[in-house]
Amino acid sequence: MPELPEVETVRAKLAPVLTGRRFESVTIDDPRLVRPYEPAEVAAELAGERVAAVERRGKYLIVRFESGRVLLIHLRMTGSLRHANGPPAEDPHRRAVIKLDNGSDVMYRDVRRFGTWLLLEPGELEPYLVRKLGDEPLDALFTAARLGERLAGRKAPIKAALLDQRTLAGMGNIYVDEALWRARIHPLRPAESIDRNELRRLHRGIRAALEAGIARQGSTLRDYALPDGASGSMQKEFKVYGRGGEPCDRCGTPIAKSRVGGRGTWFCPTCQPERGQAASSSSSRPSRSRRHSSV
DNA sequence: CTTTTTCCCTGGACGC
DNA sequence: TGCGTCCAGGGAAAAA
Repeated sequence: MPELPEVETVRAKLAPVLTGRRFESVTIDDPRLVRPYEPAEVAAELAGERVAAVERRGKYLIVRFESGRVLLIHLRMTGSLRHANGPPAEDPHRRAVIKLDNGSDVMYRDVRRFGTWLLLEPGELEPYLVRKLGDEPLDALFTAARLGERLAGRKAPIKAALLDQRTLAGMGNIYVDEALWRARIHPLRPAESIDRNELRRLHRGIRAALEAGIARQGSTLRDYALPDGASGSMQKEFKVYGRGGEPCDRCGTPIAKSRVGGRGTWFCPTCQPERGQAASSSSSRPSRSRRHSSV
């Protein structure tokens, strides 16, 4: 399931392939991809456009054309883009194909058909993204204090708040669980109850989890693949996601599995205590000493 | 405004 | 072997 690290990896691999190239022709096989627009019309509009840049914002892939138009791609759960020089392999899950002016093709495949392509006119992109997305977590202006502002007054579980793209852009179910483990924060903690020290840990945990994911070129569980077909390897580094019953890397306690906000949620019951309930609001004493005792 | 719920969509895992 | 059921989950939209 492509989250920020996966989309960033795709962007990095696709940028040199697409930049400067012209879309010779586009075929859209699945009408759902561009709904509510007509597939044939969108395909015709895309034909002839030349790529100026390939960028990313949150989980969106942004293909900027020299005309000022933008193709905004969201891979959702199972979308992927594949670049090939030969004739594209037959694939029952192919949803669209872009023929480039150098003879190569970019195929879009998507098993579950949740992904979307949206063609935007010049000037439409920025307001669209502002409406939907919060801070870019790896951007310099995303700080622990800024995170605190976004969480203030929110009673929802911290996990739900982090999954909300308007809080922070790009976190999904995997990296939220990983970040909360790194920050040693229970996924059900009310977002507004996260104190200063915890905010610092969470800020670092978010960045560390995402950066690890990018360094490993994302996590391949089933459908995600790089544009050349290679797999990411972040799934080998998961601390909690999908590891129910396995020992926590920090303390050895079996990882617990629950459901938060309708999502499968994994955490370490020892490292990520629920605490902080009604009683002791335990002011932010710098409990700097007495960290964890490894294993 | 915030939060919760439902729905979309397919295929793999599992029970019988 | 085959069928039914559950699960995976990002985000839009509607409900609360």
